[in-house]
Amino acid sequence: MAQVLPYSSVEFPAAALAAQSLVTATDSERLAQTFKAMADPTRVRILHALALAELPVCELARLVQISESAVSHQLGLLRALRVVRRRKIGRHVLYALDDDHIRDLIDVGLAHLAHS
Amino acid sequence: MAQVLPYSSVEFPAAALAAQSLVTATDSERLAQTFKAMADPTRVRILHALALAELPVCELARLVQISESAVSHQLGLLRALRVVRRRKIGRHVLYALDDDHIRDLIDVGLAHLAHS
DNA sequence: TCAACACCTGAACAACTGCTCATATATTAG
DNA sequence: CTAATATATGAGCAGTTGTTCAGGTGTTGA
Repeated sequence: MAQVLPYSSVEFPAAALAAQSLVTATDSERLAQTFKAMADPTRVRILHALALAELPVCELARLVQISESAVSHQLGLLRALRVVRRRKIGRHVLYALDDDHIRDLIDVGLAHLAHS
Repeated sequence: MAQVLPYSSVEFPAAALAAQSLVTATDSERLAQTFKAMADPTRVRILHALALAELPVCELARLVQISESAVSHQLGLLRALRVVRRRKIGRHVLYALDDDHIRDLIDVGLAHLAHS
């Protein structure tokens, strides 16, 4: 599905090579979706907090300094993306990372922030 | 700037610990911005192509199957984020990755897509 | 010289985002 | 039981995004 049509360029042969190994449409969609989960400061903070500990909505709201409603909406989104999971404990709902990729991406991102 | 106010939770001591090492507001902004560069399928494809070779706008447009104008707009955005750099050769403008973090993040992302 | 090519850019527009507010349910402390 | 707490969710809204379209500049091949 990546490149059904043969691709060639007289001037830029590198383009033909790139065409061979370019990500498929499906993979670019999936990659973009994963990155989108972290493409917002609020979600970065939520996800980073969850990378440190399993936490209920109210604590996340206090940590990230945002309304519980806003946090709940973001968590709903992240849950739809299968990035976080939840379990109910009494009147709390504890959220945790459900995707180790996220933890890795945050780590890589933070590592780079450190020396740049 | 991360947590100016002391933070504590009786019920969830883990939250207090998380507060200690939670990303600062500035870092979460910067992280989100980096991820935002890859939070769109078109940009993923552009960046992945540029991770393989330095390419002009017209070739990128053919590779990702999108209008030259759209590519140019996206490249302008990526350049503003200092993710790509450009150099002019004749009537072509060659773009290349200007941020190794991006290459790494794509690699991590692709690696995870592979086994999931 | 000049038409074709390569690229850029602003306007416009629909689609999407991230928040607040109001309101709902469920659980528990008193 | 009742009030307070914890969470969820839909509507609404301002701001952002990604594209197309129309036009612009600069370069080059014939």
